[in-house]
This record gives sequence, structure tokens and C-alpha cells, in this order.
Amino acid sequence: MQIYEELKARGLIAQVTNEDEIRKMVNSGQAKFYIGFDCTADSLTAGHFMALTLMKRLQMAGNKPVALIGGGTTMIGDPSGRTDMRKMLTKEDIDHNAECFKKQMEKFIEFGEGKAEMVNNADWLLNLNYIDMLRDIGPCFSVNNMLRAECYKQRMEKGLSFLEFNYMIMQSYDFYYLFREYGCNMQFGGDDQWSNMLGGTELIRKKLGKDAHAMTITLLTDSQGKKMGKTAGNAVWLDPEKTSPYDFYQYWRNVGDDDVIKCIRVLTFLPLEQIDEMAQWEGSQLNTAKEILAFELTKLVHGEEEANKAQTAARALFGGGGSNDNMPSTKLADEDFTDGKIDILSILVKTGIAKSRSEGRKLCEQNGVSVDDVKVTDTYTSYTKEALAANPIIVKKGKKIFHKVEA
RNA sequence: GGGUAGGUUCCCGAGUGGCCAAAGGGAGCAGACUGUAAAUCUGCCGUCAACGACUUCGGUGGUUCGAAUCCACCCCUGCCCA
Repeated sequence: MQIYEELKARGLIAQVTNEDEIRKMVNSGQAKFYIGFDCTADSLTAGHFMALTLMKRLQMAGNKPVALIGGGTTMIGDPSGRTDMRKMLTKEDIDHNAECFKKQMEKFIEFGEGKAEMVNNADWLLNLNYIDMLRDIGPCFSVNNMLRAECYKQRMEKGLSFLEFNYMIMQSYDFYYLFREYGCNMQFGGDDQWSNMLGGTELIRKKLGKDAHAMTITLLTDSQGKKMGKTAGNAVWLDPEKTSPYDFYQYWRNVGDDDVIKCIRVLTFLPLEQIDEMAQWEGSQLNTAKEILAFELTKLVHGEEEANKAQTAARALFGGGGSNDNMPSTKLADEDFTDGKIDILSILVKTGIAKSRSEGRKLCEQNGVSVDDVKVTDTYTSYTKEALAANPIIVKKGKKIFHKVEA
């Protein structure tokens, strides 16, 4: 099976500008494609991860990937699919984020001579002269058409600032620039980027009279149509400091029945035949599929060693096994104790299990907290430093959150 | 610039002088049930030294015994007109 067919079979392809040509190009390794990443945070997320895997898949098929870091476009902020304006980031933040992105990507994709390239659109966007640029590409954009673009739809009611309106133009300019200077003939991106990407192909056609292509990836959504890769509004980060490998593993271990196979298909590199077989599984058998999904992804992002640790930790914790070294843990310092003791509420807050003492109190009162598998309902329960130093305790919130506490 | 409708807790959205830490919904968290799933039911859902106290309703001042609610000025947003 060739790469294009494989992408299709995995359900990765959402929209394409010209299927026949793209298939030909991609299958014969003739594509030099780019994917843009706006650096709005200091770590990539599970959402970006799919784009990275796509890059890798295409690279393995002989195509040339270009990772574009959006040091310039982030200054503007993509309004696509958003109902409110992004908060403006400072130049320093953006630079810092770009640096973080770079490091994370390097772990996953090979850059260098004859391999993948990395560019930053700050290098050309930041130096544009307003009037020159307007005269150069301004005539190629129809405001009427732009206003009809899908990516602005949600903003037509709530308001769209001129700043953000320009995002499409900047992204189009990127494609135009990369086409011209780097020979990039294709752009990939999330499905929400479609109109921005078409802006680029249009611009190239108008300015250079040549065809460039665009293809979007299906955004990963769960069976309820919600974007995946988020927990309680927080992203699942690829940075182990922000989302520990254990939590990362757990996120995927806990996806719904209806979503496991899709996730495996879309995100892992397991052969399709094997996946088709798993698709036959039903009921609690799917737990095995979830373990496979979680393990594979953790391995890809954090390495095999971390994946093993996360898996054994999870199995020990949920399988009723003994204690384990790999669960999240906190070592208390001297100043955390008063008169050599610390109470349960302080522990909950200290470990981040509860955001406030109030929340912790409520958790206890509602039977949500246990220490070494014994429910703690008395909020005045406290532990001495000596006891904790001798025997670390395992604090558990609900069924799934474990935390080791030692002194 | 003119007119007009607004800015309420994570989000949506009620509240228009005391009965308001603020209805309702969503999200989230916990409990029951389960398979570390979904659905369902129950409870919680500002903070704290907690039958009480403190901080919050765009901002700053003011009126009042008392303000999310009234007044003044300011900032921001939608819509209409220019």
C-alpha cells in the first residue's frame, strides 16, 4: 500500500486541493511540504503530535518535510475556529516558545542535510514593509472572499479585529515565500486551516502562475465531536515537565471505547492489518487496545523506557499490585511541617491533588480521598514527619489519581 | 464621530437597592454502578482558622445604614448610521 492510500485508510485526510496530483506527488516522494506551528505555548501538545506523525509518515515515504515555526504569525494570532481573540504574546514569550518547540520537534523528526528542514517565519514576516507588502500581494486578496471564509465565520458575530483578519494573509504569504525560496509545493495543516491554506495556493497562482497544493488532516475528535488532547480544558502536553509520562499514558489509557481504534489508526505506526484485527474487539477486551494505544504513544513521545515505567506503574496501581516507584510523587520539605506534623489538607494542596484547602476538605468529606487505601474523612488527620520519612504514604483521589508522599 | 445594546463566578446566561457567594444550563470533581469505558442516578462546584468571616459581578470614584443592582467619569465589545 502506498503512502497516500495508507493516509486515507488511517482516516487522516480531510480535504485536498487536487487528489490525483497530490497522490502522485506524495507516492513518488516528490512533495516538499510544510506544516506550520504557531508557538502560543511553551510546549507542543497532543494536537500537534498528530501533525508530527504525519510529517514522519510522509518523510518515511521519501517526501521532504519543512517544519515552520510561527514566530511571525504568532505575533498576530490565528482567529480560526475561535470565538474570542487570543491574548497577545510578547516578542520574548514567542521567542522562548519557538525555542521550546524546536527542541521538542528535534526529538521526533530528523532535521539536517537532506532530511527535514526547520524554518521560522519571523525571519521574513517581521521585516516586511507595510506599503511594499500591500502593493505586492494586497491586490491578490479579495476582502469579499475573505469575509466568506470558514475560518472567520465564528468571529463574524463576536467581532474580528483587523489584526487577526490579517492572519490569513500572513499564512498565505508564508506559503508563497516557501514555494518561491524553498520549493515547497504543498502545505499540510489541521482541518481548521483549510481557508488559510487556500489563501496561499491562490496567492501562488496569482503571483507566479503556478499550482501549489494543500491538504488538511482530520482533527482528532472523540465520539462526541469534541477535540481530543485536552483534559478539563488543559492541553495534554508533550513536555514531560508539564504532563508527566504517567499522566500522558493515562490520558490515552482512558479514552472512550468508541475512540480507541480511531486513535490507534490515526496516531500510531502500527500496521493497518493489526489495527483492523483490533477493530473486531468488543467490550472489556478494548482495555487491551487502550493499553496498546497508551503504550505506543508514550513510547513515541517519551521513549520506550518511560513508556514501560508508565505502564508498569499503571498496571500496579490499577491491577491491585504493590507499591511502585514510578507514580507521581512529592517529597515534603521541613518547612511543610508545623511542630513536626502535616495535616491531610496541606498534603492535598501540596501535591496539587486539590487546588485549595476547601476543595480538599470537600473531597475528604465526600469520600474522595484515601491514604494507603483507607478512606480519610477526618480533615484533621495529620501525619508526623518521622512516620512519613520511614514509610511514604500513597494518597489517592478518586479512583485514578495516585500520589506518593514522602518526607 | 452619532445612535443603540451590552461587559456577572471556568464557559453560556439570569439577577436591576437588603431574602445574593449570586437562578438555570454546560464543563469539571467526588460517590454509586462498571471494564481505569460509555450511559444513568446522587452530592459538590469563590476563599479561609468555616453553624461564622472575608473577597468577587469591566475600571475608578460617589450616593446609601446597605450596591452586581442607583449616579458620574473612564475602558472594552456587538449592531445600526457616517
